Amino acid sequence: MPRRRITQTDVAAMAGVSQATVSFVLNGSTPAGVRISEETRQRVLDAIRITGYTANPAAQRLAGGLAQILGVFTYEATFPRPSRDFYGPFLTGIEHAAERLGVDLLLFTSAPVEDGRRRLTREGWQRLGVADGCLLLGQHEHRGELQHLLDTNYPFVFIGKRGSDGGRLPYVGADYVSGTVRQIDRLVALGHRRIGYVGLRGTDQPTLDRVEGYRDAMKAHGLTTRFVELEDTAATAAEIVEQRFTAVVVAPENHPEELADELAARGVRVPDDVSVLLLGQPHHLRRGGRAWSGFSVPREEMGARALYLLSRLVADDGPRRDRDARRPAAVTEAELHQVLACPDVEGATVAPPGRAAR
Amino acid sequence: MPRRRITQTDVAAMAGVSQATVSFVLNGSTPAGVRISEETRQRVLDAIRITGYTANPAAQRLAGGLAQILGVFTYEATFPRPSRDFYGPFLTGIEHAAERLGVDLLLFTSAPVEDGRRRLTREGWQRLGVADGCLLLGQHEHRGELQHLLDTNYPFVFIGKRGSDGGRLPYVGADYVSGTVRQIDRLVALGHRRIGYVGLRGTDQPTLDRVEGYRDAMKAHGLTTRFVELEDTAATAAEIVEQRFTAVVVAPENHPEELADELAARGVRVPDDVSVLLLGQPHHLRRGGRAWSGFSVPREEMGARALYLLSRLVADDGPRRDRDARRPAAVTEAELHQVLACPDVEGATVAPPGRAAR
DNA sequence: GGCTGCTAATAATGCGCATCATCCGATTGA
DNA sequence: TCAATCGGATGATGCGCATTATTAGCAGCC
Repeated sequence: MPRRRITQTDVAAMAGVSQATVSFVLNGSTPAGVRISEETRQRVLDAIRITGYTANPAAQRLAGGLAQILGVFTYEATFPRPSRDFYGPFLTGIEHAAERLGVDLLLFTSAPVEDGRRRLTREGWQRLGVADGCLLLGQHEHRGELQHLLDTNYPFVFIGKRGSDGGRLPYVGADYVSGTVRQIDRLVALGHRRIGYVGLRGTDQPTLDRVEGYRDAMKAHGLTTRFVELEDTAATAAEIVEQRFTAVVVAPENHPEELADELAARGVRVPDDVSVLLLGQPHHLRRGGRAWSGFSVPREEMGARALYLLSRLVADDGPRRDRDARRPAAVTEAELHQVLACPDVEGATVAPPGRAAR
Repeated sequence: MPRRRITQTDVAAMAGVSQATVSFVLNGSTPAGVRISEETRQRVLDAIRITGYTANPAAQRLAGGLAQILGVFTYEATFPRPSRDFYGPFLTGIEHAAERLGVDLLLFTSAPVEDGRRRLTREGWQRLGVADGCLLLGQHEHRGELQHLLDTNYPFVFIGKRGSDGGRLPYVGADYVSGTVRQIDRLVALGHRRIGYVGLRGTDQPTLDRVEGYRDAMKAHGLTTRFVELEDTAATAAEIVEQRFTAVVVAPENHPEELADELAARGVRVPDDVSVLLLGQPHHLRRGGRAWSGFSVPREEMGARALYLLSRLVADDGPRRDRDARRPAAVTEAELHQVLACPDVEGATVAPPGRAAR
């Protein structure tokens, strides 16, 4: 058992070649017209196998190569709690993909946090360098920070659709629009007509997409759109009663459990009197919470797909690797902007309109 | 906005000094009798502030320094799901601590997985090198692998108490023993006498500690210990009925919800007929699951404390830093082996003995 | 025999940083 | 007055690797 790291030089000595030759063999080929005979190649490979050599990622990175390390930058601080249930699934998917890719993950927890959101400062940006590329995840909009990334040509992928500037930012998002459309269709098919949208106004992409889906679907069915955009849960419940909705679609960051409580307090039962469809998983879980109907955002899949994409980008424009044959095809435009379907969730909070509405 | 990384050389040029001087200023002092005048120091610091310089972790590491990166190695693959709920809280704590320490986290997801458990191979061990130190987490016992770590003097900390060989392995664990003792005390105080232990036999530390606590407490109260160690939940429920237990303490990896179902199927209600105390959080959550009484393992705190400890170890025996003044005190023996208290959980599955027992 | 053209490999260089050895000028000691 | 000492800082070196420039050997050809 060697105490010291095993280096390419060690391997080279064992194989009776130079360190450079080992490096060439490892990197699969010949940037500058260098050739290695098959025999030598084998000798080197054997030596590697015997010594159990593995590249030192730090050195690889320093020398301008790839370290098989991918970064994960989370805008919102993963704390306090509520968001943990939110990010968890993404990370699960990411981790899974990382495992399959044989890559390590670097979590940029060192970035400074200002009132709950991490900043990607110039300094932080320098630290990204250890990773071959980086996943960005979370709402956010610090224009300048992104510009920096684009300028430096550092490979990165957003998790979550990017509307503005989307053309230049690679992302893997969820299809909130058609997910929402389907919920409305579903309600209409059951006989609902007075369908409200419950959720705060916002300029974040998910909100924009949900509203768009709601608008489009209601219009397609010739129904009137009605929005309830109140901070207060009790007030929201009151408004729902007031408006005589038979069904509402609700943005998941609103506390659906509490909303149901407030409705119950007003003698309104879910789903008997009002159907409630959630546009995404509830952000705040509760013990004994109910099974919400609606759609779910495929967070794990998003995480995984994003990492795969990142990995491809890295391979593409990372250090100019072998121009030779079996190189994976370059990333296509379509791949750069993926939108994943949000599967419906059956749940138990949807039913045909109650008596009052008939 | 510079396209290229800003290096110490850039800073040096701006401050009118040599790169070495910059390095010295950054590392706080003088390994080899080198002194820097206060004036120069300030000039360098200013230049750093202006340029927004941040060290390249890869280079730091390669040159034998610290990169402010701490590794996390998880023995059990974080997948499939069940374990996700288990590791999640640890990671939450770790991440929180990392944030406070201003450190990045490296997840070693590249390690090969063999039937569900990650191996820490010689190759993998080499990859650890990018991080200044490493957290190990999960059951496991590959002696040789650990030996390697000890040999190389690489800083690491286990999450979870290590019994065997514990003297040499730094860890942060949970006090399962006294947690269990308290549960028995609690039951006895309520009037219970026939108290069973439900859980599979095992040689993992938590199991050993739970059993020890159970044994000690029962003995202290002059009661007879009775173990139910069956794989099958239905059989377990049957045995509980058969033995006429008025209360049981249950290891959390057993599916308590299903157990309750099976008991109900036999006309036994929890807690009316049988009190059930969980020795740790249930591993498998269920929607609408009940509030279990017992104790909880402070996983987040364990994660955080472990990272703090690791950070101290790194500072201690990491690259021989400044021997000068305000260096934090060396890690004490006591710190190397921490056992955290497991707070009681009130819950709703405990009550005085039912009619049958009186 | 000198030339080109080709294959197979090596030497040399630099990435950004920590550190060791060295150097220089100004005191101090004898 | 010259050596010894000390504060203050620089040059050189190497970490392990990727990559470029260069060399060595050899066949073919005028």
